[in-house]
Amino acid sequence: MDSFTRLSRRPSLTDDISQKLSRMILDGKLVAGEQLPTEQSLAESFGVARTVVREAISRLKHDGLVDSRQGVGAFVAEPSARSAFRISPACFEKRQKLLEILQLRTGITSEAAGLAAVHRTDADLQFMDTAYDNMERALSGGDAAAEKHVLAERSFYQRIAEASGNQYILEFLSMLDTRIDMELRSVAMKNARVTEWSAEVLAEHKAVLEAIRAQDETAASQAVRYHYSLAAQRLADRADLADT
Amino acid sequence: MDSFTRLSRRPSLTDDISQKLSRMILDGKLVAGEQLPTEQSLAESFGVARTVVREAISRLKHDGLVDSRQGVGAFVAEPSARSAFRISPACFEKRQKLLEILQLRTGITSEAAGLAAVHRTDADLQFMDTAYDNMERALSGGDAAAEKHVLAERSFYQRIAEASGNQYILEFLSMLDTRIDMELRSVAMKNARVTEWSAEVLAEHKAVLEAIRAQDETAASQAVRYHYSLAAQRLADRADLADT
DNA sequence: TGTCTTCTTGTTGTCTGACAACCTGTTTTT
DNA sequence: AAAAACAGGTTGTCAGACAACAAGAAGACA
Repeated sequence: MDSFTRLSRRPSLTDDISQKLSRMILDGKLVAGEQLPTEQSLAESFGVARTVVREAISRLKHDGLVDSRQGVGAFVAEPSARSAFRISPACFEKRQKLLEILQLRTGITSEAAGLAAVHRTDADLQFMDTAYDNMERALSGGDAAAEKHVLAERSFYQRIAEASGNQYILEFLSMLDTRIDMELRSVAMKNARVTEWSAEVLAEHKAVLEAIRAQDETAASQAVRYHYSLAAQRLADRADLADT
Repeated sequence: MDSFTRLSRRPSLTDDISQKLSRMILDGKLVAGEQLPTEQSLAESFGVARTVVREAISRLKHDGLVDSRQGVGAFVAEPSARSAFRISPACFEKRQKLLEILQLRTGITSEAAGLAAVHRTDADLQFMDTAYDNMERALSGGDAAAEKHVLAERSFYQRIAEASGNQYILEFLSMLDTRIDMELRSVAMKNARVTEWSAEVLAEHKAVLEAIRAQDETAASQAVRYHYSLAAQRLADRADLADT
Protein backbone atom coordinates (compact mmCIF):
# COMPACT_ATOMS: atom_id res chain seq x y z
CA MET A 1 0.00 0.00 0.00
CA ASP A 2 1.31 3.39 -0.85
CA SER A 3 1.75 5.79 1.94
CA PHE A 4 -0.69 8.28 0.51
CA THR A 5 -3.37 5.64 0.50
CA ARG A 6 -3.52 5.73 4.26
CA LEU A 7 -5.25 8.93 5.12
CA SER A 8 -5.53 8.27 8.80
CA ARG A 9 -2.07 9.12 10.01
CA ARG A 10 -0.25 12.35 9.51
CA PRO A 11 2.47 11.59 7.00
CA SER A 12 5.88 11.56 8.54
CA LEU A 13 8.93 13.13 6.98
CA THR A 14 10.07 9.72 5.88
CA ASP A 15 6.77 9.11 4.11
CA ASP A 16 7.13 12.41 2.37
CA ILE A 17 10.68 11.91 1.18
CA SER A 18 9.97 8.34 0.18
CA GLN A 19 7.09 9.48 -1.95
CA LYS A 20 9.08 12.32 -3.49
CA LEU A 21 11.91 10.01 -4.46
CA SER A 22 9.70 7.33 -5.93
CA ARG A 23 7.82 9.92 -7.94
CA MET A 24 11.10 11.24 -9.29
CA ILE A 25 11.86 7.77 -10.55
CA LEU A 26 8.36 6.96 -11.77
CA ASP A 27 8.08 10.27 -13.59
CA GLY A 28 11.33 9.62 -15.33
CA LYS A 29 13.28 12.48 -13.82
CA LEU A 30 15.78 9.85 -12.85
CA VAL A 31 16.51 7.49 -15.71
CA ALA A 32 17.14 3.80 -15.16
CA GLY A 33 20.75 3.07 -14.37
CA GLU A 34 21.38 6.62 -13.33
CA GLN A 35 23.06 7.23 -10.03
CA LEU A 36 21.05 8.93 -7.33
CA PRO A 37 22.53 11.93 -5.59
CA THR A 38 24.42 10.95 -2.49
CA GLU A 39 22.46 10.52 0.70
CA GLN A 40 24.10 13.56 2.18
CA SER A 41 23.29 15.83 -0.73
CA LEU A 42 19.73 14.50 -0.82
CA ALA A 43 19.43 15.21 2.88
CA GLU A 44 20.66 18.73 2.35
CA SER A 45 18.47 19.44 -0.66
CA PHE A 46 15.40 18.10 1.14
CA GLY A 47 16.36 19.79 4.36
CA VAL A 48 16.23 16.65 6.46
CA ALA A 49 18.68 14.42 8.25
CA ARG A 50 20.49 11.66 6.51
CA THR A 51 18.64 9.03 8.52
CA VAL A 52 15.37 10.15 6.98
CA VAL A 53 16.78 9.86 3.50
CA ARG A 54 18.19 6.47 4.37
CA GLU A 55 14.83 5.17 5.59
CA ALA A 56 13.18 6.45 2.44
CA ILE A 57 15.76 4.86 0.18
CA SER A 58 15.50 1.70 2.20
CA ARG A 59 11.86 1.50 1.19
CA LEU A 60 12.69 2.09 -2.45
CA LYS A 61 15.27 -0.66 -2.31
CA HIS A 62 12.69 -2.94 -0.80
CA ASP A 63 10.33 -2.04 -3.62
CA GLY A 64 13.01 -2.77 -6.18
CA LEU A 65 13.05 0.75 -7.48
CA VAL A 66 16.68 1.41 -6.64
CA ASP A 67 19.70 -0.73 -6.01
CA SER A 68 22.62 0.40 -3.93
CA ARG A 69 26.18 -0.76 -3.64
CA GLN A 70 28.23 0.06 -0.62
CA GLY A 71 31.08 2.35 -1.41
CA VAL A 72 29.68 3.27 -4.80
CA GLY A 73 26.21 4.71 -4.65
CA ALA A 74 22.53 4.08 -5.26
CA PHE A 75 21.21 3.56 -8.74
CA VAL A 76 17.79 3.56 -10.33
CA ALA A 77 16.85 -0.02 -11.05
CA GLU A 78 15.96 -1.21 -14.51
CA PRO A 79 12.23 -1.15 -15.24
CA SER A 80 12.34 -4.88 -15.75
CA ALA A 81 13.22 -5.22 -12.09
CA ARG A 82 10.26 -3.18 -10.94
CA SER A 83 7.07 -5.09 -11.37
CA ALA A 84 3.76 -3.38 -11.95
CA PHE A 85 2.25 -5.71 -9.40
CA ARG A 86 3.31 -6.80 -6.02
CA ILE A 87 1.93 -9.61 -3.97
CA SER A 88 2.20 -9.76 -0.24
CA PRO A 89 4.26 -12.63 1.16
CA ALA A 90 1.31 -13.30 3.42
CA CYS A 91 -0.45 -14.93 0.50
CA PHE A 92 1.68 -17.99 0.84
CA GLU A 93 1.37 -18.32 4.58
CA LYS A 94 -0.63 -21.48 4.45
CA ARG A 95 -0.13 -24.07 1.84
CA GLN A 96 -3.85 -24.42 1.40
CA LYS A 97 -3.98 -20.93 0.04
CA LEU A 98 -1.67 -21.90 -2.76
CA LEU A 99 -4.56 -23.51 -4.55
CA GLU A 100 -6.38 -20.20 -4.59
CA ILE A 101 -3.34 -18.53 -6.07
CA LEU A 102 -3.32 -21.16 -8.77
CA GLN A 103 -6.96 -20.44 -9.53
CA LEU A 104 -6.06 -16.82 -9.93
CA ARG A 105 -3.33 -17.76 -12.32
CA THR A 106 -5.71 -19.97 -14.23
CA GLY A 107 -7.97 -17.07 -15.04
CA ILE A 108 -5.17 -14.87 -16.24
CA THR A 109 -3.40 -17.54 -18.21
CA SER A 110 -6.54 -18.54 -20.02
CA GLU A 111 -7.18 -14.93 -20.90
CA ALA A 112 -3.60 -14.70 -22.12
CA ALA A 113 -4.09 -17.72 -24.34
CA GLY A 114 -7.27 -16.29 -25.79
CA LEU A 115 -5.57 -13.02 -26.58
CA ALA A 116 -2.57 -14.82 -27.97
CA ALA A 117 -4.81 -16.73 -30.33
CA VAL A 118 -6.01 -13.43 -31.71
CA HIS A 119 -2.83 -11.39 -31.73
CA ARG A 120 -0.13 -13.94 -32.29
CA THR A 121 2.38 -13.38 -35.04
CA ASP A 122 4.25 -16.11 -36.82
CA ALA A 123 7.31 -15.24 -34.81
CA ASP A 124 5.34 -15.70 -31.59
CA LEU A 125 4.22 -19.09 -32.80
CA GLN A 126 7.75 -20.08 -33.54
CA PHE A 127 8.80 -19.20 -30.01
CA MET A 128 5.96 -21.25 -28.62
CA ASP A 129 6.87 -24.20 -30.80
CA THR A 130 10.40 -24.07 -29.53
CA ALA A 131 9.22 -23.86 -25.94
CA TYR A 132 6.94 -26.81 -26.52
CA ASP A 133 9.77 -28.84 -27.97
CA ASN A 134 11.82 -28.06 -24.91
CA MET A 135 9.05 -29.38 -22.71
CA GLU A 136 8.85 -32.52 -24.73
CA ARG A 137 12.57 -33.03 -24.60
CA ALA A 138 12.71 -32.38 -20.87
CA LEU A 139 10.16 -35.11 -20.32
CA SER A 140 12.28 -37.71 -22.01
CA GLY A 141 14.80 -37.29 -19.22
CA GLY A 142 12.47 -38.93 -16.73
CA ASP A 143 12.17 -37.90 -13.12
CA ALA A 144 15.69 -36.59 -13.07
CA ALA A 145 14.68 -33.78 -15.39
CA ALA A 146 11.61 -32.84 -13.39
CA GLU A 147 12.79 -29.40 -12.50
CA LYS A 148 13.94 -28.82 -16.03
CA HIS A 149 10.47 -29.66 -17.24
CA VAL A 150 8.88 -27.28 -14.79
CA LEU A 151 11.07 -24.50 -16.10
CA ALA A 152 10.26 -25.40 -19.69
CA GLU A 153 6.57 -25.37 -18.91
CA ARG A 154 6.83 -21.98 -17.33
CA SER A 155 8.73 -20.73 -20.33
CA PHE A 156 6.01 -22.04 -22.61
CA TYR A 157 3.28 -20.09 -20.89
CA GLN A 158 5.49 -17.08 -20.68
CA ARG A 159 5.71 -17.13 -24.46
CA ILE A 160 1.95 -17.23 -24.60
CA ALA A 161 1.71 -14.29 -22.27
CA GLU A 162 4.14 -12.39 -24.46
CA ALA A 163 2.13 -13.19 -27.55
CA SER A 164 -0.99 -11.85 -25.87
CA GLY A 165 0.43 -8.40 -26.36
CA ASN A 166 -0.71 -7.44 -22.90
CA GLN A 167 2.08 -6.14 -20.77
CA TYR A 168 0.23 -6.45 -17.49
CA ILE A 169 -0.77 -10.02 -18.03
CA LEU A 170 2.83 -10.84 -18.75
CA GLU A 171 4.09 -9.04 -15.71
CA PHE A 172 1.50 -10.43 -13.38
CA LEU A 173 2.08 -13.97 -14.51
CA SER A 174 5.82 -13.79 -14.22
CA MET A 175 5.51 -12.28 -10.78
CA LEU A 176 3.20 -15.05 -9.69
CA ASP A 177 5.49 -17.69 -11.13
CA THR A 178 8.48 -16.24 -9.39
CA ARG A 179 6.76 -16.19 -6.06
CA ILE A 180 5.23 -19.61 -6.44
CA ASP A 181 8.60 -21.00 -7.34
CA MET A 182 10.15 -19.47 -4.28
CA GLU A 183 7.57 -21.06 -2.07
CA LEU A 184 7.38 -24.42 -3.74
CA ARG A 185 10.84 -25.16 -4.89
CA SER A 186 12.05 -26.28 -1.51
CA VAL A 187 8.94 -28.24 -0.72
CA ALA A 188 7.73 -30.03 -3.74
CA MET A 189 9.44 -29.18 -6.96
CA LYS A 190 12.64 -31.03 -6.40
CA ASN A 191 10.99 -34.34 -5.77
CA ALA A 192 8.29 -33.87 -8.31
CA ARG A 193 7.51 -37.02 -10.21
CA VAL A 194 6.57 -36.05 -13.69
CA THR A 195 6.68 -39.41 -15.38
CA GLU A 196 3.38 -40.51 -13.88
CA TRP A 197 1.33 -38.14 -15.94
CA SER A 198 3.78 -36.75 -18.42
CA ALA A 199 1.94 -37.92 -21.51
CA GLU A 200 -1.43 -36.51 -20.65
CA VAL A 201 0.02 -33.24 -19.45
CA LEU A 202 1.91 -32.77 -22.66
CA ALA A 203 -1.28 -33.40 -24.58
CA GLU A 204 -2.98 -30.65 -22.61
CA HIS A 205 -0.25 -28.21 -23.50
CA LYS A 206 -0.41 -29.32 -27.08
CA ALA A 207 -4.11 -28.51 -27.20
CA VAL A 208 -3.34 -24.98 -26.07
CA LEU A 209 -0.64 -24.60 -28.66
CA GLU A 210 -2.77 -25.86 -31.52
CA ALA A 211 -5.71 -23.65 -30.56
CA ILE A 212 -3.44 -20.65 -30.65
CA ARG A 213 -2.00 -21.76 -33.94
CA ALA A 214 -5.51 -22.05 -35.34
CA GLN A 215 -6.29 -18.62 -33.90
CA ASP A 216 -9.27 -20.06 -32.07
CA GLU A 217 -9.72 -17.75 -29.12
CA THR A 218 -12.35 -19.73 -27.28
CA ALA A 219 -10.60 -23.03 -27.72
CA ALA A 220 -7.33 -21.60 -26.51
CA SER A 221 -8.69 -20.19 -23.30
CA GLN A 222 -10.72 -23.32 -22.68
CA ALA A 223 -7.69 -25.54 -23.22
CA VAL A 224 -5.77 -23.59 -20.62
CA ARG A 225 -8.63 -23.79 -18.18
CA TYR A 226 -8.89 -27.50 -18.78
CA HIS A 227 -5.21 -28.04 -18.15
CA TYR A 228 -5.19 -26.07 -14.96
CA SER A 229 -8.28 -27.73 -13.59
CA LEU A 230 -6.53 -31.07 -13.97
CA ALA A 231 -3.30 -29.64 -12.62
CA ALA A 232 -5.09 -28.41 -9.53
CA GLN A 233 -6.57 -31.83 -9.05
CA ARG A 234 -3.17 -33.46 -9.34
CA LEU A 235 -1.78 -31.01 -6.86
CA ALA A 236 -4.53 -31.70 -4.39
CA ASP A 237 -3.82 -35.42 -4.64
CA ARG A 238 -0.20 -34.94 -3.70
CA ALA A 239 0.46 -35.82 -0.10
CA ASP A 240 3.38 -33.47 0.36
CA LEU A 241 1.20 -30.50 -0.42
CA ALA A 242 -1.81 -31.54 1.57
CA ASP A 243 -0.23 -30.93 4.97
CA THR A 244 -0.81 -27.79 6.96
CA MET B 1 10.12 -7.46 -4.76
CA ASP B 2 11.43 -8.70 -1.48
CA SER B 3 15.03 -8.30 -0.67
CA PHE B 4 15.71 -11.99 -0.59
CA THR B 5 14.56 -12.23 -4.16
CA ARG B 6 17.67 -10.45 -5.29
CA LEU B 7 20.42 -12.95 -4.92
CA SER B 8 23.10 -10.79 -6.43
CA ARG B 9 23.90 -8.55 -3.54
CA ARG B 10 25.06 -9.64 -0.14
CA PRO B 11 22.12 -9.01 2.15
CA SER B 12 22.69 -6.12 4.46
CA LEU B 13 21.84 -6.11 8.13
CA THR B 14 18.74 -4.09 7.35
CA ASP B 15 17.60 -6.69 4.84
CA ASP B 16 18.12 -9.36 7.43
CA ILE B 17 16.25 -7.65 10.23
CA SER B 18 13.47 -6.59 7.88
CA GLN B 19 12.98 -10.15 6.81
CA LYS B 20 13.12 -11.47 10.36
CA LEU B 21 10.47 -9.02 11.51
CA SER B 22 8.11 -9.63 8.64
CA ARG B 23 8.44 -13.34 9.14
CA MET B 24 7.58 -12.92 12.82
CA ILE B 25 4.39 -11.22 11.77
CA LEU B 26 3.58 -13.54 8.89
CA ASP B 27 4.23 -16.62 10.98
CA GLY B 28 1.84 -15.37 13.59
CA LYS B 29 4.38 -14.93 16.36
CA LEU B 30 3.09 -11.40 16.56
CA VAL B 31 -0.68 -11.28 16.45
CA ALA B 32 -2.55 -8.49 14.71
CA GLY B 33 -3.04 -5.50 16.94
CA GLU B 34 -0.23 -6.56 19.20
CA GLN B 35 2.43 -4.05 20.04
CA LEU B 36 5.90 -4.69 18.77
CA PRO B 37 8.79 -4.53 21.19
CA THR B 38 10.30 -1.10 21.39
CA GLU B 39 12.88 -0.20 18.82
CA GLN B 40 15.56 -0.14 21.46
CA SER B 41 14.75 -3.58 22.82
CA LEU B 42 14.54 -4.95 19.29
CA ALA B 43 17.92 -3.45 18.56
CA GLU B 44 19.37 -5.05 21.65
CA SER B 45 17.82 -8.45 21.06
CA PHE B 46 18.98 -8.47 17.45
CA GLY B 47 22.35 -7.06 18.37
CA VAL B 48 22.16 -4.13 15.97
CA ALA B 49 21.81 -0.40 16.20
CA ARG B 50 18.45 1.27 16.48
CA THR B 51 18.85 2.85 13.06
CA VAL B 52 18.89 -0.58 11.47
CA VAL B 53 15.73 -1.58 13.28
CA ARG B 54 14.13 1.68 12.24
CA GLU B 55 14.94 1.16 8.57
CA ALA B 56 13.52 -2.34 8.77
CA ILE B 57 10.33 -1.19 10.45
CA SER B 58 10.09 1.61 7.95
CA ARG B 59 9.83 -0.99 5.22
CA LEU B 60 7.17 -2.90 7.11
CA LYS B 61 5.17 0.26 7.57
CA HIS B 62 5.44 0.94 3.86
CA ASP B 63 4.19 -2.57 3.20
CA GLY B 64 1.28 -2.02 5.53
CA LEU B 65 2.36 -4.77 7.87
CA VAL B 66 2.76 -2.54 10.88
CA ASP B 67 1.44 0.82 11.91
CA SER B 68 3.24 3.06 14.35
CA ARG B 69 2.12 5.97 16.42
CA GLN B 70 4.63 8.41 17.74
CA GLY B 71 4.88 8.33 21.48
CA VAL B 72 2.99 5.06 21.76
CA GLY B 73 4.58 2.28 19.78
CA ALA B 74 4.39 0.16 16.69
CA PHE B 75 1.58 -2.29 16.22
CA VAL B 76 0.94 -5.21 13.91
CA ALA B 77 -1.59 -4.10 11.31
CA GLU B 78 -4.84 -5.92 10.81
CA PRO B 79 -4.70 -8.44 7.98
CA SER B 80 -7.48 -6.53 6.26
CA ALA B 81 -5.19 -3.53 6.07
CA ARG B 82 -2.46 -5.48 4.34
CA SER B 83 -3.77 -5.93 0.85
CA ALA B 84 -2.47 -8.95 -0.95
CA PHE B 85 -1.75 -7.10 -4.16
CA ARG B 86 -0.34 -3.78 -5.10
CA ILE B 87 -0.36 -2.16 -8.47
CA SER B 88 1.97 0.56 -9.52
CA PRO B 89 0.33 3.89 -10.30
CA ALA B 90 2.37 3.96 -13.46
CA CYS B 91 0.00 1.39 -14.95
CA PHE B 92 -2.62 4.01 -15.59
CA GLU B 93 -0.33 6.60 -17.08
CA LYS B 94 -1.62 6.28 -20.58
CA ARG B 95 -5.22 5.75 -21.33
CA GLN B 96 -4.35 3.22 -23.95
CA LYS B 97 -3.02 0.97 -21.25
CA LEU B 98 -6.40 0.93 -19.59
CA LEU B 99 -7.64 -1.53 -22.16
CA GLU B 100 -4.91 -3.94 -21.17
CA ILE B 101 -5.91 -3.61 -17.54
CA LEU B 102 -9.46 -4.43 -18.54
CA GLN B 103 -8.26 -7.54 -20.33
CA LEU B 104 -6.52 -8.58 -17.18
CA ARG B 105 -9.73 -8.09 -15.27
CA THR B 106 -11.64 -10.08 -17.85
CA GLY B 107 -9.55 -13.14 -17.23
CA ILE B 108 -9.93 -12.98 -13.49
CA THR B 109 -13.61 -12.18 -13.52
CA SER B 110 -14.38 -15.02 -15.85
CA GLU B 111 -12.46 -17.37 -13.60
CA ALA B 112 -14.40 -16.00 -10.64
CA ALA B 113 -17.68 -16.69 -12.39
CA GLY B 114 -16.65 -20.22 -13.19
CA LEU B 115 -15.67 -20.87 -9.61
CA ALA B 116 -18.83 -19.21 -8.36
CA ALA B 117 -20.88 -21.55 -10.52
CA VAL B 118 -19.29 -24.45 -8.71
CA HIS B 119 -19.10 -23.18 -5.17
CA ARG B 120 -22.08 -20.87 -4.87
CA THR B 121 -24.45 -21.31 -1.99
CA ASP B 122 -28.09 -20.32 -2.05
CA ALA B 123 -27.22 -17.33 0.06
CA ASP B 124 -24.63 -16.25 -2.52
CA LEU B 125 -27.23 -16.55 -5.22
CA GLN B 126 -29.63 -14.42 -3.27
CA PHE B 127 -27.01 -11.68 -2.96
CA MET B 128 -26.39 -11.83 -6.68
CA ASP B 129 -30.08 -11.63 -7.43
CA THR B 130 -30.37 -8.55 -5.30
CA ALA B 131 -27.38 -6.98 -6.99
CA TYR B 132 -28.87 -7.74 -10.37
CA ASP B 133 -32.17 -6.17 -9.39
CA ASN B 134 -30.29 -3.08 -8.34
CA MET B 135 -28.65 -2.90 -11.75
CA GLU B 136 -31.99 -3.24 -13.45
CA ARG B 137 -33.55 -0.57 -11.28
CA ALA B 138 -30.63 1.78 -11.83
CA LEU B 139 -31.13 1.51 -15.57
CA SER B 140 -34.71 2.67 -15.40
CA GLY B 141 -33.43 6.03 -14.19
CA GLY B 142 -31.96 6.78 -17.58
CA ASP B 143 -28.73 8.62 -18.14
CA ALA B 144 -29.02 10.44 -14.88
CA ALA B 145 -28.50 7.22 -12.99
CA ALA B 146 -25.47 6.23 -15.01
CA GLU B 147 -23.06 6.36 -12.15
CA LYS B 148 -25.47 4.50 -9.95
CA HIS B 149 -25.61 1.76 -12.52
CA VAL B 150 -21.86 1.53 -12.69
CA LEU B 151 -21.73 1.04 -8.96
CA ALA B 152 -24.47 -1.56 -9.10
CA GLU B 153 -22.63 -3.41 -11.81
CA ARG B 154 -19.46 -3.42 -9.79
CA SER B 155 -21.35 -4.68 -6.80
CA PHE B 156 -22.80 -7.47 -8.90
CA TYR B 157 -19.42 -8.77 -9.94
CA GLN B 158 -18.10 -8.33 -6.46
CA ARG B 159 -20.80 -10.70 -5.27
CA ILE B 160 -19.65 -13.18 -7.86
CA ALA B 161 -16.08 -12.84 -6.69
CA GLU B 162 -17.21 -13.46 -3.14
CA ALA B 163 -19.13 -16.53 -4.19
CA SER B 164 -16.04 -17.89 -5.88
CA GLY B 165 -14.66 -18.60 -2.46
CA ASN B 166 -11.27 -17.37 -3.58
CA GLN B 167 -9.94 -14.64 -1.38
CA TYR B 168 -7.24 -13.50 -3.79
CA ILE B 169 -9.56 -13.15 -6.72
CA LEU B 170 -11.84 -11.04 -4.58
CA GLU B 171 -9.01 -8.87 -3.36
CA PHE B 172 -7.43 -8.43 -6.74
CA LEU B 173 -10.68 -7.50 -8.39
CA SER B 174 -11.64 -4.99 -5.75
CA MET B 175 -8.20 -3.47 -5.91
CA LEU B 176 -8.43 -3.16 -9.68
CA ASP B 177 -11.91 -1.69 -9.47
CA THR B 178 -10.83 0.84 -6.92
CA ARG B 179 -7.91 1.96 -8.99
CA ILE B 180 -9.83 2.02 -12.24
CA ASP B 181 -12.52 4.06 -10.61
CA MET B 182 -9.97 6.52 -9.35
CA GLU B 183 -8.63 6.95 -12.83
CA LEU B 184 -11.85 6.93 -14.80
CA ARG B 185 -14.38 8.64 -12.62
CA SER B 186 -13.28 12.09 -13.58
CA VAL B 187 -12.90 11.34 -17.23
CA ALA B 188 -15.65 9.13 -18.43
CA MET B 189 -17.92 7.77 -15.81
CA LYS B 190 -19.86 10.90 -15.07
CA ASN B 191 -20.97 11.49 -18.59
CA ALA B 192 -21.46 7.85 -19.43
CA ARG B 193 -24.48 7.24 -21.57
CA VAL B 194 -25.93 3.95 -20.54
CA THR B 195 -29.29 4.12 -22.25
CA GLU B 196 -27.85 3.38 -25.70
CA TRP B 197 -26.98 -0.17 -24.86
CA SER B 198 -28.66 -0.75 -21.55
CA ALA B 199 -30.88 -3.57 -22.72
CA GLU B 200 -28.20 -5.67 -24.30
CA VAL B 201 -25.77 -5.10 -21.44
CA LEU B 202 -28.32 -6.22 -18.93
CA ALA B 203 -28.91 -9.33 -20.97
CA GLU B 204 -25.22 -10.09 -20.83
CA HIS B 205 -25.19 -9.83 -17.07
CA LYS B 206 -28.31 -11.93 -16.91
CA ALA B 207 -26.57 -14.67 -18.85
CA VAL B 208 -23.79 -14.72 -16.27
CA LEU B 209 -26.27 -14.87 -13.43
CA GLU B 210 -28.27 -17.70 -14.92
CA ALA B 211 -25.18 -19.75 -15.71
CA ILE B 212 -24.10 -19.46 -12.10
CA ARG B 213 -27.57 -20.34 -10.95
CA ALA B 214 -27.48 -23.42 -13.15
CA GLN B 215 -24.01 -24.21 -11.78
CA ASP B 216 -22.67 -24.36 -15.30
CA GLU B 217 -18.99 -23.51 -14.89
CA THR B 218 -18.10 -23.21 -18.53
CA ALA B 219 -21.14 -21.17 -19.45
CA ALA B 220 -20.53 -18.79 -16.58
CA SER B 221 -16.94 -18.02 -17.48
CA GLN B 222 -17.84 -17.76 -21.15
CA ALA B 223 -20.67 -15.37 -20.43
CA VAL B 224 -18.33 -13.10 -18.55
CA ARG B 225 -15.80 -13.21 -21.31
CA TYR B 226 -18.50 -12.42 -23.84
CA HIS B 227 -19.71 -9.45 -21.86
CA TYR B 228 -16.28 -8.01 -21.42
CA SER B 229 -15.32 -8.45 -25.03
CA LEU B 230 -18.33 -6.39 -26.00
CA ALA B 231 -17.63 -3.92 -23.21
CA ALA B 232 -14.09 -3.43 -24.48
CA GLN B 233 -15.46 -2.81 -27.94
CA ARG B 234 -17.90 -0.23 -26.66
CA LEU B 235 -15.13 1.42 -24.75
CA ALA B 236 -12.93 1.58 -27.80
CA ASP B 237 -15.73 3.22 -29.75
CA ARG B 238 -16.06 6.00 -27.24
CA ALA B 239 -14.37 9.15 -28.36
CA ASP B 240 -13.56 10.45 -24.90
CA LEU B 241 -11.44 7.42 -24.22
CA ALA B 242 -9.73 7.23 -27.54
CA ASP B 243 -7.58 10.28 -27.01
CA THR B 244 -3.97 10.09 -25.87
C1' DT C 1 57.21 2.04 -20.73
C1' DG C 2 54.28 -1.03 -18.38
C1' DT C 3 52.58 -3.20 -14.33
C1' DC C 4 51.87 -3.75 -9.70
C1' DT C 5 51.23 -1.73 -5.19
C1' DT C 6 49.77 1.68 -2.19
C1' DC C 7 47.33 5.70 -1.08
C1' DT C 8 43.56 8.77 -1.28
C1' DT C 9 38.94 9.91 -1.75
C1' DG C 10 34.12 9.30 -1.79
C1' DT C 11 29.93 6.57 -0.72
C1' DT C 12 27.12 3.44 1.68
C1' DG C 13 26.40 0.78 6.06
C1' DT C 14 26.35 0.91 10.93
C1' DC C 15 26.91 2.77 15.51
C1' DT C 16 26.20 6.12 19.30
C1' DG C 17 24.12 9.74 21.70
C1' DA C 18 21.05 13.31 22.01
C1' DC C 19 16.81 15.94 21.68
C1' DA C 20 12.01 16.99 19.89
C1' DA C 21 7.22 15.52 19.47
C1' DC C 22 3.86 12.91 21.28
C1' DC C 23 0.93 9.87 24.17
C1' DT C 24 -0.54 7.99 28.62
C1' DG C 25 -1.10 7.58 33.26
C1' DT C 26 -0.13 9.88 37.73
C1' DT C 27 0.07 13.48 40.75
C1' DT C 28 -0.94 17.91 42.21
C1' DT C 29 -3.70 21.92 42.30
C1' DT C 30 -7.90 24.39 42.24
C1' DA D 1 -14.51 16.20 41.54
C1' DA D 2 -12.44 18.33 37.73
C1' DA D 3 -8.69 20.48 35.64
C1' DA D 4 -3.91 21.28 35.20
C1' DA D 5 0.79 20.14 35.68
C1' DC D 6 4.13 16.44 35.92
C1' DA D 7 6.75 12.16 34.80
C1' DG D 8 7.96 8.39 32.09
C1' DG D 9 8.24 6.01 27.95
C1' DT D 10 8.15 5.66 22.75
C1' DT D 11 8.63 7.14 18.20
C1' DG D 12 10.61 10.74 15.01
C1' DT D 13 14.50 13.41 13.85
C1' DC D 14 19.05 15.23 14.17
C1' DA D 15 24.18 15.30 14.36
C1' DG D 16 28.52 13.23 14.22
C1' DA D 17 31.57 9.50 13.90
C1' DC D 18 33.66 5.27 12.23
C1' DA D 19 33.74 0.82 9.50
C1' DA D 20 33.33 -1.46 5.00
C1' DC D 21 33.93 -1.06 0.48
C1' DA D 22 34.91 0.46 -4.38
C1' DA D 23 37.25 3.11 -7.75
C1' DG D 24 40.65 5.99 -9.32
C1' DA D 25 45.30 8.40 -8.55
C1' DA D 26 49.85 8.36 -7.49
C1' DG D 27 54.00 6.26 -6.92
C1' DA D 28 57.43 2.10 -6.90
C1' DC D 29 59.68 -1.08 -9.45
C1' DA D 30 60.81 -4.09 -13.27
